[in-house]
Amino acid sequence: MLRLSKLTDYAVVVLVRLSSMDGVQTSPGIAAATGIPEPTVAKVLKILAGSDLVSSQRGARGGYRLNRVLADIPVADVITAIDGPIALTACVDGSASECESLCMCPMRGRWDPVNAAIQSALTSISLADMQPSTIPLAFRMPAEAPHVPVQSPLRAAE
Amino acid sequence: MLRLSKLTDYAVVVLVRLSSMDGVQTSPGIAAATGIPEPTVAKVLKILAGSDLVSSQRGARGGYRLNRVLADIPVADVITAIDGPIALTACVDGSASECESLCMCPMRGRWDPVNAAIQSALTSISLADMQPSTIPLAFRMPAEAPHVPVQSPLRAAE
DNA sequence: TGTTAACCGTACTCACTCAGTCCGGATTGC
DNA sequence: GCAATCCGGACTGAGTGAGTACGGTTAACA
Repeated sequence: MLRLSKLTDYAVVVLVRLSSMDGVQTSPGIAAATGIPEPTVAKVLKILAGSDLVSSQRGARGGYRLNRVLADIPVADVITAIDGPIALTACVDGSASECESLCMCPMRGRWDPVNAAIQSALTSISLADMQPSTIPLAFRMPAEAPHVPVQSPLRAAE
Repeated sequence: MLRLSKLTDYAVVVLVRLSSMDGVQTSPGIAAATGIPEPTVAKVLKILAGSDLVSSQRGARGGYRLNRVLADIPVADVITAIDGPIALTACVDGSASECESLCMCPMRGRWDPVNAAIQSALTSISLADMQPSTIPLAFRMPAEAPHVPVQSPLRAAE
C-alpha cells in the first residue's frame, strides 16, 4: 500500500476543522472536536505553522488560525509540510546517499516521471475538494453504523 | 515523504532485467546482474509470480520468465503486486478497523478523489516508460534535485 | 503586577513494519 | 540418483513514526 503518514491524515482533519470556524481555535478545542489526541493535534499544528499553512497566536486566548482558504491549499502542500518532499523513492529526493553505494542501480532517475505524475495529481486537488460538504454523508457517522466505506474507485486495484 | 517500499523498487529493476533477455533467468543470475541480494530477488520474484506478472519454471534449468512485455505492465500493477492495493490511508482500503473506534473521523472517504488521481496517474505509466531509452528530458523533475541521474544506467546491469 | 491560559521545543518510549536471512521441502532435468 | 532450482514459511534486526511528558515562553486579564 502506498503509505501516507497518519499525521498527514490528521493534518487534513485539523485544517478542515480550522476552516469551519472564524477566529482562532485552540489545540484542546480541536482535539475535542475531532477526537484526535491533544498532544498529537498540537504536534500537527506546530508543523503546519512552520509551513505557513496556519499561523499561531501565543498567550491567553491564543490559538491557531488558517492562513488561506481551503480551496487555496492543495493536498500536495499538506503532504509536503508533514512528510517532506513528495518522492516515492529515496533516489529522487536529495537523500540518495544509500544509492551511491550501489552504483549499478539501473533505476536511477527512472521514477521521476512517476513522481511527477503523482505530484501533479496531488497539486490539482485542494482541501476544499475533500470537504464534507462536497460529499455530505460522512461528517456525522453514528457509532452503531456498520462501517461501510464510501465506495472507492480504488477497489479495482485489489 | 510518500513512501514506496524498497521491494517495489527492486521489482521494477528485476522486471526490466527480465525483459532484457529471452528465455528463463534464475534468481541468482538476476541478483548478480542487478546487485540486489539474492534472497531478496527470490522474494520479489515469488511475489511477482503470484500476481501473474512473471511465470516460474521449477527444477534444473528452471527460472523466471516475463509474462507480458514491459509496455503492457503499468507501474500500478507492480505496486499493487508488492505493496497491495494503492491507497494512501487505511480508511480507503479494507483495513479500517482502527478507524471504527474513532467514529467521528470527519475525513471518512475524503481521500477517495486523491487516491483515484494517483491510481490513474500510476496506471498511465508503464514500465516501458521507465526504461532508460524512453524518458523524455522534459519529464525530469526540476525541483530540488542536484542529483542528476546517470545517463543510461541500464547498461551496467547487462 | 501576578495569575492564568495557551503555544513552544525537546526528548523519550513503545509499537509496528519491513528488509533481509535462513532452512527444509518439492520439483525437474540430466 | 544427483544436482539445480523454485517454494513456503518463519525468524530477526533495524528503522521509523505515533504518542507522551515536561519545562519554558508569551500574552491577556483582573
